[in-house]
Amino acid sequence: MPEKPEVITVCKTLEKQILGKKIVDCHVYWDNIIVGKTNEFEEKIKGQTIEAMTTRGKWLVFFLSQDALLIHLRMEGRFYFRKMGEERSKHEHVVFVFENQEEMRFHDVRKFGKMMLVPKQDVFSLRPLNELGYEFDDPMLTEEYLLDKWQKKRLPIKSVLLDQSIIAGIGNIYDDEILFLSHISPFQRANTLTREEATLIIKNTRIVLEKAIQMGGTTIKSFESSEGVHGLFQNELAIHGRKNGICPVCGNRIEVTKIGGRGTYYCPFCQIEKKEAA
DNA sequence: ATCTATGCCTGGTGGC
DNA sequence: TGCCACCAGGCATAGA
Repeated sequence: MPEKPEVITVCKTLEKQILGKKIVDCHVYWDNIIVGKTNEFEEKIKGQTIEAMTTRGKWLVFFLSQDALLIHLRMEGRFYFRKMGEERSKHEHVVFVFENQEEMRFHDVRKFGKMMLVPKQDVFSLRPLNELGYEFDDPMLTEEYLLDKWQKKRLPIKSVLLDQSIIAGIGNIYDDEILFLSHISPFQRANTLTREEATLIIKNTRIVLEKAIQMGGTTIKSFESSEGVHGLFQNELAIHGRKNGICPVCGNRIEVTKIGGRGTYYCPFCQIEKKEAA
């Protein structure tokens, strides 16, 4: 499940392969992946060259000649490169054809991925990118900002860290890691967090995501940045996914539960929930 | 305004 | 072995 580090890894990998290339044809085989009209998408993208790439939250942003192409990998989206004419697998739902007859194919078993075209000049000030909160490394991400956003939120901090309109780019895995490193219970309600805890969360978000980016992301069953390109951060995960594991800090059993419908790993000894003041 | 439930999807898993 | 119900999970949307 790609989160910010994985999306950055995909972006860097793709840049080497497609920057400067012209899309001469495009075929969509699953309508729901396209936000808007499929045939308009196919027609509009034809003839445009990929001039630059970046990320915003978990979105990939491709700057084309006229438009910006936004792609969200959601759970299992990835890209494969094939020669024109090679058989299309049943999970390849969008095909971009380049001039040299090479194809970039969007592969997505679950069909949860999304893509759309947005006017290039306004891409950051229009939906969906304008609804995103700060990036993890944005200096504007401060304690004051978080305390203000959290003040009205009675949901568990685990859920609130997944809110892309506050901090963009955190997903279920790094969420657990950040809270574990911060010694904060995932159940703790966001509006009860202190300034010191906000400081810790900011610090650990930066530590975890930066290290994961350095290591090319986390390869957990469904992620590879491109065919055969795997990240290494899974070896660094302290808590997430360690079913029946022990806490690397205190040696007690790691607990697995559900918060807001998401699988959550935490150490009940290191991450103690503080009771709300009466 | 905030929060919860539902739908989108399919491969993998566990029960029988 | 085969069949089947159930589940994960980011995010938009509808409803409470």
